[in-house]
Amino acid sequence: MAEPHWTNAEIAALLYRIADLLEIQGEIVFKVVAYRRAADAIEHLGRDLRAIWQNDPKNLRAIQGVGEALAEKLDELLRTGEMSYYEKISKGVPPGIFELLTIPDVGPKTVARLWKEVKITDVAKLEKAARAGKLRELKGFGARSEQKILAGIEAARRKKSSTRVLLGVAYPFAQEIVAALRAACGDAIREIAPAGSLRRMKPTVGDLDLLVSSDAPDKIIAAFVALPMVRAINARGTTKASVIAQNGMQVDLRVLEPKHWGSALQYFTGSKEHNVALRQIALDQDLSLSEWGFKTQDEKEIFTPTEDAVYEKLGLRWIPPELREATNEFELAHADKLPRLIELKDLKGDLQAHSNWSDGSFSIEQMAEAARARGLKYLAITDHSQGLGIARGLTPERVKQQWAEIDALNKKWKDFVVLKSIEMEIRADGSLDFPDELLAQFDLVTVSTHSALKQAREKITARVIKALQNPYVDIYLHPTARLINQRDETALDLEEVFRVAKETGTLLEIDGAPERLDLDDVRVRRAREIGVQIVINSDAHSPDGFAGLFYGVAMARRGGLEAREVLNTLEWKELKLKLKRHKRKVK
DNA sequence: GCCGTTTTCGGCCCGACTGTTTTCAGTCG
Repeated sequence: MAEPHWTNAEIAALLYRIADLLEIQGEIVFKVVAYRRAADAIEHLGRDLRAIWQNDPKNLRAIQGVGEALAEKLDELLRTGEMSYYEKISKGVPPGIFELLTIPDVGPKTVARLWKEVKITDVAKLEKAARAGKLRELKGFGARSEQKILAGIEAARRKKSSTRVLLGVAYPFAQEIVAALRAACGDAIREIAPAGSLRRMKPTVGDLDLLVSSDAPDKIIAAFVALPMVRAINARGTTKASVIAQNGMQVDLRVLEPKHWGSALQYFTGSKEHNVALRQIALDQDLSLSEWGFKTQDEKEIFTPTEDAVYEKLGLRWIPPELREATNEFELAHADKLPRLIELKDLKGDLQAHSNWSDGSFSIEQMAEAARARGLKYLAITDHSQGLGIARGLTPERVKQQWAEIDALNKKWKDFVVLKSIEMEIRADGSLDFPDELLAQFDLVTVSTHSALKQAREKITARVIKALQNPYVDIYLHPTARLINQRDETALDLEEVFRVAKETGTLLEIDGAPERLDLDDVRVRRAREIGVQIVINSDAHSPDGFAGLFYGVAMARRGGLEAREVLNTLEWKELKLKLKRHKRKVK
């Protein structure tokens, strides 16, 4: 029997757990941080750790944050499926301990004391003790600590049952709040911007962080808590406030003086890891950096009213928020080699959209007009094929009827073209819905999987590869098939798929539908390294759905892509020549 | 435990808040 397959996420989880254990056991913080750093690096590697290791175990050392000791432990894990160090340090540790750490204001020191001094080893026992007023018997604890812990337990429960909000929901909502606050405060607002993970365009957002610079903070705060979209006020101070909006999102507002704007915007945009690294760079130049600005060694303050100035002060180019995840952005900024990230306006066409011929709700003409109104030059109509019965998939007969409609429509515009395409289901055995003779007649063919998504790794990988090897298959859509907050990725071996995609000249998609965002930024990076060609599509099922292009571009930007690296920034005439079906004809 | 255009040893991000304390430890973002 093959050894269990440890995914990067699982390996990272193990390292995080070791870090928690070490912290509870009072190990020096630097060691704890080292484990967390390695865990984070592995989590965001973009390719299987196993594959790297299989190539040569020594390659583990090349991962940022993995040194001799960790490489050895990871090697053991990948060889045997177990890590004896973890077995050793977790021995005798009650499993409920880790959940205690998820309670706000309860950290490792507190957990260790609760466990050793009063044998509290899970949340239920802690709650009981707090309610009974037993915790105040501990040194350093009082009645208020008990209240705080009970509130924390509640908060942790709420958090567990809630999910992060899709970027596609949070982003327009942030725009709405910004507009409302501007309308209410007028000139009192000097600058306003959402910060945090929203500004970095992460696929999901927890809380919304809103930043305002103003000379009249009281006025801003008062207007903020009175906004119509506010359901409840959590906290309200002189320079910050926190509310729960009608849609359930928590919105935190901070108001600051204009002279702090640059450093504060930088700080609150994060990521945490990016900020830690940036502060280290500052220290190397004898500067201390915080949200308030810089301090020299003799405590002299240096203010940075723009974010640009923060980076410039450290000899770096301004780093776009989407790249601030502590991957390689500092190296690039230092060498003045930051990519000129792709922008929405660079896209000339959309290669995945649906009409009422399958599961869309609008006619081809309505979809085309909407795409044209957004400035696009071409749109591929990719209704589902018959294999996806639930989406009213097209039979070959209906495909022909659809083509007649498209031909008629295309007489309408001089500056726009609708492409005949299909989103063809890759069946469970890797066979396709249509014969090659039919596929050859489309302008382009896309494939994807919607069924049998639980197949084992080898099986689903072989299935997809078989489809990619078909000479008429041009694009592989939403490769991992994940639905954020709803459905996990398939077990697909993406590394292998990337390799085959490059070899066969099959394009891979960034599907910009907010619930998909697939490929995501980490995968985009890896695909790019391997040399796979990328397209960004909306997967629109309605005119509003073209917003997906914006979110797809966001993933591409997070993945560091420039316009020239995305094929649908080309005119259709040029793009056509890059499709494998055409290249083959040319040969 | 990691890492090195000042180091193979000695460093490793910063500030605010809280509750319990009389000067600070723990936690968080």
